[in-house]
Amino acid sequence: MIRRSTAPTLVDVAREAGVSLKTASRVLNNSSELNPATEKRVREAMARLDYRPNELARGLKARRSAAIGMIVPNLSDPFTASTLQAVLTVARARGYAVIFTSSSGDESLEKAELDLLVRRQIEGLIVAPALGKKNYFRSIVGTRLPIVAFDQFVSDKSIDCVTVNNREAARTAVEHLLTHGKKKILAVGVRPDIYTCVERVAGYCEAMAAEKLPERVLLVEDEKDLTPEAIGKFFRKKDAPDAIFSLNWVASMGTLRALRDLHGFGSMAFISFDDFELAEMLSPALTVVRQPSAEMGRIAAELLFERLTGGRTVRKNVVLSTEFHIRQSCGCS
Amino acid sequence: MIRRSTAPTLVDVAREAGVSLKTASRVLNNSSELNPATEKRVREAMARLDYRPNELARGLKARRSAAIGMIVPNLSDPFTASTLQAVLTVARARGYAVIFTSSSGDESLEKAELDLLVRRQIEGLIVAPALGKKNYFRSIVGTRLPIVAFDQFVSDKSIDCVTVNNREAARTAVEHLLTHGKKKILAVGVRPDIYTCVERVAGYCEAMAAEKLPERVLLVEDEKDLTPEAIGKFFRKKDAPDAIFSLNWVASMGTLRALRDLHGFGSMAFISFDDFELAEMLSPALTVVRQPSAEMGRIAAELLFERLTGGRTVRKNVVLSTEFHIRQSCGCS
DNA sequence: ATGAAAGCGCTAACAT
DNA sequence: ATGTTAGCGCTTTCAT
Repeated sequence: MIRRSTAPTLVDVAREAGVSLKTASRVLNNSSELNPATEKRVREAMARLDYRPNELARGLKARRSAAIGMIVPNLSDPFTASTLQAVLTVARARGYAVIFTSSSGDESLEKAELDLLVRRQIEGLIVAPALGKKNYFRSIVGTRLPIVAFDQFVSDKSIDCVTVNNREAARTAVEHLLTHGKKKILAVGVRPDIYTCVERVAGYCEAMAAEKLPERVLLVEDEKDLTPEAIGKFFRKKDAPDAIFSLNWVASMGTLRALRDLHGFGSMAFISFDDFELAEMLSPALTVVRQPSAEMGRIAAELLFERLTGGRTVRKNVVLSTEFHIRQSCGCS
Repeated sequence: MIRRSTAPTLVDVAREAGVSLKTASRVLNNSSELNPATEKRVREAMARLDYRPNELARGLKARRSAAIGMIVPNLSDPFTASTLQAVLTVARARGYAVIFTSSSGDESLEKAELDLLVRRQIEGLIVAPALGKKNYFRSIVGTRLPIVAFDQFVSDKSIDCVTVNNREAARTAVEHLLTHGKKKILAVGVRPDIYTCVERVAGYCEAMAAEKLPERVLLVEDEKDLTPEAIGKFFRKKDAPDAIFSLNWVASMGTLRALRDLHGFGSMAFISFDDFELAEMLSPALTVVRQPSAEMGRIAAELLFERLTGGRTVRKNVVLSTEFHIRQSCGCS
């Protein structure tokens, strides 16, 4: 048997099976109008040649890349990893590949990645937007590409959204601190512009305002600005906070690290928006607002495929509920 | 202007610019032999039409998909996320997309994913193999596809490898526990068959054997088998362990959770293979073996591109060093 | 139920 | 420096 330098094509399969190209193609696409005997011959030929269809060629002709794109701002966040895993699972079940990229929260990078994904003929996009300010997706991808945004609500009526009840959950968490008699609650967040941060701050403010308490907010542009100095500044005043509400995982990590350096964790009430492995192992065990991250990923993917299969044209805006996990750091024994 | 139902092609660009298709193609590929004025006209036409090259078509003709595949067994592990991020960064710089999938540590899933990636004409593969037993990659992907394995060494001489000094690092960690006078050290691991687990257990055994101490090993097939009962069994014997060496992040999480339920953490020496956020926040702060995960991802990607650009044909086997981070849980104050 | 021919959007000889 | 022609591997009319 002659070793070909290039992989076998459908033409090779057809020749091997003694049928026409079209018939081989029909087998590949599981066409119904086929003589079972013919089909068997073709399948045997495929197996014999170890034939793999070239998805690029299929996609080119059929205008169907069988790929979706996914863009997230921050991969280190366990929330993101969980979401991605869920998306992969749904996509696999549908026979779709996921072209995955990270924007690092950088708008220009996000735009560049978006452009590349479009060139690669993705059929749909799942995105956790890098910025909350305004939405430029449609100007880059055109009007035809189905898009699902998660984590962040976008106002564009052509984009499905999967978010959680950020504001309400934040308010509930802060109210819980208030019931423990805390009055000087500091909210700590990263990237003040993004949707989730804005919403959670709003929830915090609502709770504080209801008790006519002054707001204390520390919002930094970048994770690395969440230094012990930045946090410590609040504690060197004589009117130091008696509780901290951190607005996401990144903020929690930074704040906890800073508190450790300041020897302040353990002596202060703390609630984290976002749960994570070992939150319960800290002393005291961390009280958290948990987002259903896998659920968000699954639903985002399913919304996308609803559109891809043409089943739906009206926008869906799914808002999931968080769970408030009371452990000890809020002040509960 | 008439709204076309389909996206503009290079033919449209050529017509708009009043040049031939080939000239437009030359502009797209930054060919050198071009009249600057012509090039300008073409670029303007591209901009006017908002033209995006179809990468599927380019790849079909040029036999160059500009995509690599990446398969990992476990996405929730922060080690993996860090590696993926590094790979994405390198790939982006080269203009390559990453088609990412997770095998969930399942060999048959891994095979299926591999097959799909080949059909999508990936030009290279980065993989953290699901199993250590034997290597079947070449039988699925053929001999031509460059492959880099990371985390796990594979013997196939055509596959580059990026690993760490697992055995030595494990031995060093256990020796450190021994210097603290610990003699009844329990090694805890998940998935006994995989390469890293085997190597780390070997390092543990070397250190114990050097002191003529008996080995105590708890290896479970699945993460969920790392229950408080499974761990507790060792502590209900009268000859209970005085230290624990957990063999990776997953094992650390499971073991720490179990110890908390048993009220055993804090009273026992502990070293984790794999560092993670907040390891230093536990009480006592966790002593760990840290893998250079981002570095591993970066190097894996670079090795792959070395082969893709044709620069290298001999196999490289890169073994990176871990860092032993002594905090408190090992027994050091 | 099967086949012949055209062409998806692009690149690559081989012109000129 | 630019154009003509063919064809990547597949699907899709339109025949038969």
